Amino acid sequence: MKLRILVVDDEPDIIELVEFNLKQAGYAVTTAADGAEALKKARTQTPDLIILDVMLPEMDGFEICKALRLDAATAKVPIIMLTAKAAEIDRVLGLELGADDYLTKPFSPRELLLRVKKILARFQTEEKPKEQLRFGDLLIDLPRHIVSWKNKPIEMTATEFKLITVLAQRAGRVQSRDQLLRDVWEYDSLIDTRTVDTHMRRLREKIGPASKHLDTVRGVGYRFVE
Amino acid sequence: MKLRILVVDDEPDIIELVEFNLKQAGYAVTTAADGAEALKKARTQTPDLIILDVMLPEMDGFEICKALRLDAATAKVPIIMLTAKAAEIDRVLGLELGADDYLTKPFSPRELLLRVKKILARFQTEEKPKEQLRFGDLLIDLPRHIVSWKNKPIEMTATEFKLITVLAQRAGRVQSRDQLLRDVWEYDSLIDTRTVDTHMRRLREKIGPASKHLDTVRGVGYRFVE
DNA sequence: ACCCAATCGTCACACGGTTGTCACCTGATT
DNA sequence: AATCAGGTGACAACCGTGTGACGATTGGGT
Repeated sequence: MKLRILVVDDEPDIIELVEFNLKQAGYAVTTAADGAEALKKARTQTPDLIILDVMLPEMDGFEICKALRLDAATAKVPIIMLTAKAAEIDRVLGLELGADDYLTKPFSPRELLLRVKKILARFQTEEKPKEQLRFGDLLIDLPRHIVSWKNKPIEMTATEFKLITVLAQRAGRVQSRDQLLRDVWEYDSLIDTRTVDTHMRRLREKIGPASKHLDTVRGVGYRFVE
Repeated sequence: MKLRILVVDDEPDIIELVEFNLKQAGYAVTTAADGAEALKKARTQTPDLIILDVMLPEMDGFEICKALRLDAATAKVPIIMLTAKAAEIDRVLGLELGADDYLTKPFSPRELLLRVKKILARFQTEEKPKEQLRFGDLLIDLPRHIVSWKNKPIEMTATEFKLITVLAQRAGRVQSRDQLLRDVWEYDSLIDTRTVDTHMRRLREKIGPASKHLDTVRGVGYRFVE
């Protein structure tokens, strides 16, 4: 049983590119060129995933997203948004909209497939990512955006929080600087890898004794140890 | 069953050189001199690998590469590109094109064969590499970047880790010093082959009793035994 | 509109570990 | 006995990481 994906975009080139790659990867793909068509197909076919361009004539991606969430039939279908502007990212991922991931144009087919697989895997297993990560006296609370050590909260910037979260979620596994740049900063960021070092330093300073969890693996990257 | 390789180049000299060496090595070789012929043969014969010159009359290698990727019949065939300019390498390996490897002219037959073997091996097996390798009391954990003996971790540098990993992944098969240089270090490294000896020594020192797994094959190279 | 503080990315520097190489030695092969 | 391949010890150069500092940007408060 193939997984169904609905692709919504008004540019035929993008549609073609995405459709080809997804079919290649074994998914059943349907497409829609505007908001009305998208909503109709989403309701009748209940796809397993929707890929939605932000820039659309008439009804834009944000509105479609909201409409999908309001309809019980489609409220739980994961959505990946395509956006041209990095500035829109916050809105896209915001709770108000509830998209599950996004891609900035231009994106490579490989990136697309990675996201699709990741999202589908999460929703297939039905296990949502943990809301809290606990390692001894260290507690990371994702929805509250709080890190605490022995029940005492630790002040920390957004970037630092994301960094420790990504590392902790993959506890034990070494993450290269490039991986961290991809996952903590923006996808395909042009940032110097040494920036990761600086943020690790600041993070270590702030969490004090808890920094024993943060290992440096020389020549490879960083690792969160339990 | 011989593996089929399609060689695309407009210079008869190159064709002859490559064809001779590949046939010598036991592959079935077909050739094409221009883009149209290449696409046709690729579609009808579905080779296991395509070797593609960048500089071609009419349709250049980049365009052929794209065209091959767009056709479902050939989209998954690995491609090695031949290029004269190092500056083109980025484009070749870029996601937009999706070549799997490259060779800069002039290249030695030995280099060519090594790349071909490597690429084919990767696509033949198609199975994802294991995350953990276990040999008795010896455990190599790739994502964690940890080697342990009787559950006791062994400190080791990045190069040493890569070395033991490469050897262990090909347990039983002898690896020449040249092969190890290629796979553990980078492509076409200018490093003395004796350097491998030094690293083997350091590796043996560190892993202590587990060094019984590391065989020296006199006159040939090294081998990991189970 | 302005200012100030916070945050972030980058750079230069320092230090210690890592690495490649050489010379020499040992044991095997001829 | 001579030769050759691989093991071993030593060493200098280099690389990777930690660290402090600085400028740019941002966002909030006045």
